[in-house]
Amino acid sequence: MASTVGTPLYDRLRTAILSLDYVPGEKLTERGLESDLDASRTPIRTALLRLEADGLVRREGRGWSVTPIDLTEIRALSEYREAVEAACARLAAARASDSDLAALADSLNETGNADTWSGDPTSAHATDLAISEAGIRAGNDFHALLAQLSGNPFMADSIRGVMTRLLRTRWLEVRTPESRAHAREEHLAIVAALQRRDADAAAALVVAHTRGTAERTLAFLSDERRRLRGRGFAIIESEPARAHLDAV
Amino acid sequence: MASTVGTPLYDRLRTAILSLDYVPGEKLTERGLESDLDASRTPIRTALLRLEADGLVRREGRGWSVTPIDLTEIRALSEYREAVEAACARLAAARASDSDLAALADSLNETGNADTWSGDPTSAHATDLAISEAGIRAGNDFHALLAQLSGNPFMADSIRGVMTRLLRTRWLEVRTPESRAHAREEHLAIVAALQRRDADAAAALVVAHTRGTAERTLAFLSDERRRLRGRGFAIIESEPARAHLDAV
DNA sequence: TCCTCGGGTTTGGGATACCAAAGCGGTACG
DNA sequence: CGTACCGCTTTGGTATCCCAAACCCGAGGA
Repeated sequence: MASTVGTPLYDRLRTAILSLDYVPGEKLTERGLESDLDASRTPIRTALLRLEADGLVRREGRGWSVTPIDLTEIRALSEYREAVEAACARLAAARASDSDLAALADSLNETGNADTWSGDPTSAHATDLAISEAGIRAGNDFHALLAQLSGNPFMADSIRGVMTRLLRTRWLEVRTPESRAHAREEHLAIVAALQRRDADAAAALVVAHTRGTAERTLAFLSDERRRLRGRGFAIIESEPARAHLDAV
Repeated sequence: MASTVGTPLYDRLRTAILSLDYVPGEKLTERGLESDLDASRTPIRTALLRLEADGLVRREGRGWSVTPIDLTEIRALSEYREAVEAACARLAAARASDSDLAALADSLNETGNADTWSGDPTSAHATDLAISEAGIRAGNDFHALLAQLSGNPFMADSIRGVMTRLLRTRWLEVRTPESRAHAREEHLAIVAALQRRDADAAAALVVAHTRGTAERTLAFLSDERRRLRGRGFAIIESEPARAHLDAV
């Protein structure tokens, strides 16, 4: 489970954005949210400020908008994540206790059973959604936990931030049982390397996993861009940041 | 120069904290700041929220306080920075244009002359302060620029954040001309490696520089801890984060 | 002397009123 | 028919006001 405790309002708005109730690119007005969320502007404003720091919301001229899905941003995030998460893996290999690693492995076993679960046949769609959500959360939690095992709070925080920014794209992707199984295999391999205390292998596996995930996500989004746009999602590809000298 | 443009209030408060006008550990009240800064509580609150995200201010029970200097945090920051900045160096070696690197080198030459500058003899102390500040800013800017040359905005942001959190300790350190020259040498070596497009060397130099700086800073703070505490600075050493399973 | 309990004061959180400016639409003129 | 201008409406920014709870301090009792 995620950390939960911000203000209730922050959590509600955050969840709404992450679950795509507010569409990427959608414009928000403080006064609109006031009635949507049935709260006063003051707490809404603080929630927006925090969400801005999370990268889920941004200022658009005057006013606010839900951060659009940006292919360029996803590339940069993956690159960033690759560096940090590899370092996390190395540190975790050196620092995590055996019991921590066992717990990490266990968490994978739990979620691994979701697909073989015989759900309520009356609501196949709802079940699919539930499994999707469980899979998404499992992936998220795995990486957050791994980062935590680095013992470095800054690394853990930055991974949490990256995962947050990436989370919405997971909802868009079709998550087949095969892809879930694949992700789980890679996660298990990472844990195994950590348990062998093989830092190099763990780092390499993390990098491979990260890179593969990013590639699949980007490929999917490029393919489905048109369709998703039709559903109202702003999917953009901003100008890649060039190294420039002016204005540090 | 730093980015400058938040709200004027945010900038003022941020500067005041970074230049130790508000002492590490000091308690802040919104209503106190209201009169200090001659502004209303609303903008003060938004400034505090942003500063909280910057790690310069934290909630203390109810209420706010200036983040104390925490040796454990400095260690974690350095470890984090080492990973990110090494990655930045590799990327910069691959991506930065020759002219960008030349500009980076130039910025070092400019500031290198500060120590040989014949200042106004009437105010030696003010001159020392000015040189210190110039040196601090130079170091800060160098690393920020380097990170920027990675072409990855997330890396650049995280380095900016790390440098911000570390900035106050620089003010506490005695910066001798020798130490400034030493830092400059290492910066020059990094640029040289980048210009040779030698990613491995650049990364290694960055790591060495980062590690050395951290060690010197920590050694200094440990030594002077008592004295600095006497001046009212909260210098603490919090419990290192242990990898724990509960509450991701 | 130390601890406990209580009440007054301080403080952050939330709600609301006001303001200036940006955005939008309609109208009138070319 | 197109365009430019003007005024109204919307919206974020700011200033206060109110409230509940946390905090502080002192008095009283063990």
